[in-house]
Amino acid sequence: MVQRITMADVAQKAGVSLMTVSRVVNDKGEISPMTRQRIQDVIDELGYRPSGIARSLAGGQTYTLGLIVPDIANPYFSGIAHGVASVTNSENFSVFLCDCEEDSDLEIRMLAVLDEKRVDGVILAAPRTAAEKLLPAIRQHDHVVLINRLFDELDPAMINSSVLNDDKKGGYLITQHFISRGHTKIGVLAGPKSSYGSVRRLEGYFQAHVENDLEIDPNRIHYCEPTVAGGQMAFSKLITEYPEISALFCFNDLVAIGVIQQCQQLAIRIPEDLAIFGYDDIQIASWVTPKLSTCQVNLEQMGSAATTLLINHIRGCSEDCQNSVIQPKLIIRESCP
Amino acid sequence: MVQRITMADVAQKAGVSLMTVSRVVNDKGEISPMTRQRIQDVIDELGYRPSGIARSLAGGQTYTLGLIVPDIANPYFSGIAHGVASVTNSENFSVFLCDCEEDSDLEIRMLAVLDEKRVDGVILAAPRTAAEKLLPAIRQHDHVVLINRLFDELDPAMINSSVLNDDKKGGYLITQHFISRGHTKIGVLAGPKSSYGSVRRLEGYFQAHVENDLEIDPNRIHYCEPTVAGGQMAFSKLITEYPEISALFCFNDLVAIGVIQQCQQLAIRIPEDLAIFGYDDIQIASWVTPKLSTCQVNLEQMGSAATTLLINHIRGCSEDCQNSVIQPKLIIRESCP
DNA sequence: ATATACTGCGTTAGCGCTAACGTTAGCGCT
DNA sequence: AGCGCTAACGTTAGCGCTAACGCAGTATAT
Repeated sequence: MVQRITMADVAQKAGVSLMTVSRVVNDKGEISPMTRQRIQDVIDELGYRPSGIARSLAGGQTYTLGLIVPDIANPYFSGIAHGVASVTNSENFSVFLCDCEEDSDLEIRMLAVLDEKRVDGVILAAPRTAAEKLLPAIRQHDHVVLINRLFDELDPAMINSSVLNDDKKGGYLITQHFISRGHTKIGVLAGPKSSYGSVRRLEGYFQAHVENDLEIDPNRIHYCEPTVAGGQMAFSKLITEYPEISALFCFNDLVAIGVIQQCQQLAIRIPEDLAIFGYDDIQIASWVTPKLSTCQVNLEQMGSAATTLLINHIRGCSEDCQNSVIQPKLIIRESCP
Repeated sequence: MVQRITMADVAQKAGVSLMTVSRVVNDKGEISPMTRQRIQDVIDELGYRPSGIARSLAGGQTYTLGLIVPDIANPYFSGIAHGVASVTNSENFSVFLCDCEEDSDLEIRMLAVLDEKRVDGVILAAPRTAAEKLLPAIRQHDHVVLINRLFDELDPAMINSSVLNDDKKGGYLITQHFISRGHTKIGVLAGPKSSYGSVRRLEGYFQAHVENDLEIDPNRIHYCEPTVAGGQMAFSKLITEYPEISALFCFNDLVAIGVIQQCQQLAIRIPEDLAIFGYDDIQIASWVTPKLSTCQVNLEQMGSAATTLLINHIRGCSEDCQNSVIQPKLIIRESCP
């Protein structure tokens, strides 16, 4: 800009007071149609655009949310981000994207940055940080919605809501499906140990074992990075130590894809030698060969649900501020028919 | 927050003036070590966090960028976004994510919103909007870097830089590779007609034909949505009308994956019946079967290069403000060895 | 005719911070 | 003593906007 047009410029040129211009800009309060038109003309002529910064300072609201994700290049989180955007676009909110590059310290720093930016609320997707470090940082904010992590149990007084996939049920359904197909030795690549989703899915895995009187061998459970490379590495180790497993429950689709890659190299047939389940149903799951059986997690829906919840929080509609649990659904494809 | 701590609160409690606190916070100007320590103690005790909003209003800089993408769920753009974040994280800039949901009008509106937010600069990734609508909207901003679109030819006076993949060369290399493998009837699924990259890749395609004295049949070129579904649909049409093609150049990897899906249904063998090339080398390209031959576009690098360029612009280092052309590189995999 | 209500607009006082300049004490120097 | 100089602060005036109240003028009720 050569020189920013201010509201005062518009007011002077239109021969009215500042506040009258403000009323036109915000469509608020009583103005005669004639005055409004005259001011609108001046605004258009001068190309005036109000300063969101000044507005935020004076009004105490920024109409801005923060979205914190471990890695935006991960299709899981870009799917969520897309869902967030669909709501913010129609509700006229803006979004700060904070990509923590899988660095837990960055999560904490991002919460501080967003506080400085005075965002109205924060969506925290699958934070990796331990509760005792995360909670104080969260408390700096008025409104926080968590995706795939729940803190109610730790601090019932918190007003934060969560959007969760029912991971326990997902883990249960997958394990039951394996068992119904005759599998009894079911390995697990369980993702990061600090992942809340991982813990919950294992709970479902255990429950299915107990209900079917199957023995649980903790050695069949390996933790890994939630990536293709992580899946490859962990699988190599697991299959060497426990070649007797006939089915494998993977933390997410990326891990499962890593396993598929590795199986191709090791000439392990899927699903004949090894049945595989992923988790999340990211788009890629239906593009790989064999097509991946998985547990559907509607990412966009999670993103949009979280955003709707958060904006309701901000607007003070506490009735609509429940935790939102999204039901998982098995998607049966070729890797485990 | 119950009640925000302001700089004045800190100043009062420490028994100094406002500006002295400001000097400590910004580490600027002369302060005695003793006073600094005393103020710092009060800041820590009160948990004071400066208001970025007020700072921006007074200082005229927001340390914030806007990133406009057609669709963040598209791995192409989430890859770029990740590259952007790697730079902004270390340079202490924040990023507004604007997902236009493939809607060209939203691109224009986002530019206006970012102007209201008074961002210091904008990264505009592969905008779909026509030049005559886009240029006026861009001009509202001081600093804009384009990814995969060039406006120099339209308006040489513009100070904006661009980060581009050398699409013409990419199209040329792929076509040459096809020709060297004996293909003469090479189909194209060219992506959206409004895409700058599409135009440039076709130029390379034509050049290779001319250099090899091959006839160009414009009917072999079909346009399509840059998605898996778009690839599926367009391929069905193309292969019906021109079953004689033995090689297919796809606008991007997603389109190519759509083609692979369709080939599986139609029992067309890859690469025996049809050799396929994608473009972009998104991660998925190496996970599908057959593994996809493609043209590498380092997305992260494009994102980080654009961001570095933009921040240099903002800081006024015009020497480093050249257009940046990233060289494409063929990745030969199974779909066209 | 007077009280009451509204419409339509102006005035004032900030929001929390910084740029720019002003002030003071203490020092060395002639 | 009187001068200039500097380190270490303080003061003032905004940045561009909105909330809250104020105050005419016209319309309606009693």
